Amino acid sequence: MLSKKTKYGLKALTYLASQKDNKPVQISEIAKHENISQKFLESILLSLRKTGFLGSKKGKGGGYYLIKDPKAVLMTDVMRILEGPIAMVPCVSLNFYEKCDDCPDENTCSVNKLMLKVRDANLEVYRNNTLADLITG
Amino acid sequence: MLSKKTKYGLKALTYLASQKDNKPVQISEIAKHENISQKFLESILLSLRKTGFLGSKKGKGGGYYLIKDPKAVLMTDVMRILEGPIAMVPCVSLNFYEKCDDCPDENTCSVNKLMLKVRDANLEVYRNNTLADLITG
DNA sequence: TGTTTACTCTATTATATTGATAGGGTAAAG
DNA sequence: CTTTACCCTATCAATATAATAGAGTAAACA
Repeated sequence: MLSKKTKYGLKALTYLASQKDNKPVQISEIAKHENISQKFLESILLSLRKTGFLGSKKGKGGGYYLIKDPKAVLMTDVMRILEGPIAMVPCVSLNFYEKCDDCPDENTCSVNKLMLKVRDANLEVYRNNTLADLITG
Repeated sequence: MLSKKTKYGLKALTYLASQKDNKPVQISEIAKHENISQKFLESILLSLRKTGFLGSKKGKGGGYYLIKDPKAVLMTDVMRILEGPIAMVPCVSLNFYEKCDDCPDENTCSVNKLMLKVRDANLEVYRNNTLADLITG
């Protein structure tokens, strides 16, 4: 299940990407337009700023704005920040690898075998989609 | 994240599928061999029985056994029983469709757009893998 | 310089789900 | 009729998610 955090984050990014200019947009405007709890959105945008996707400006006329060209924002990166690992089990994760504590041998593990294929399929999608591709119309 | 339930369920199914004959196997044997809490596994196997994947036999010499040929057990079906919907949002789910309460229009929703592609990629994997494909060696 | 605006950060809370455990019940074998 | 092993319900701790509250701080602008 996709978390609300990721859902809201994607919507906010898309909203910013679909602006005509790249002027700062207030949190309140995004929250209202996308039906998101403003306070919750605040923390999401903050984490997107800290990870280099967004810039922010304080004071009057302030808000959040995209740092990069939407075409240069890969879904792999966005998903890893918002949702966490793309893999469904840590033992097939590229960026968050961890051995499963209960599994004696990954090479003979059926779950590992299946989830490796799932990971690759998902990576294929996320690698081939950028923020620009999410904009509709 | 893949739930332990699904993980254990897949391991148990694979264990049964890799038996030489199709004689009943005791829960305790599966649990021990796969490092699974026996009681937890009980409930998982029970749900797999109720959904037509497994048969069971009580009393001495009893246990669980596969109903179908492993080649005929599609991962789509197994995953839906164990893990639930394959889609990450209900609005792109084939078998568990539901409208998102916060989203006014699916056609212009960026999350919908992306998750549709993700769903298709995952379905492709699950449709092309059977229980027989999970057996290693 | 001072007031307003709007982002920043920490803390708290409600809710749901997951994973595990306990214990008694029941059908079947032998 | 006793043993075996599945069947079923209930409970509980731990964790993660989602939302909310409130005080703090930097910048704009008059």
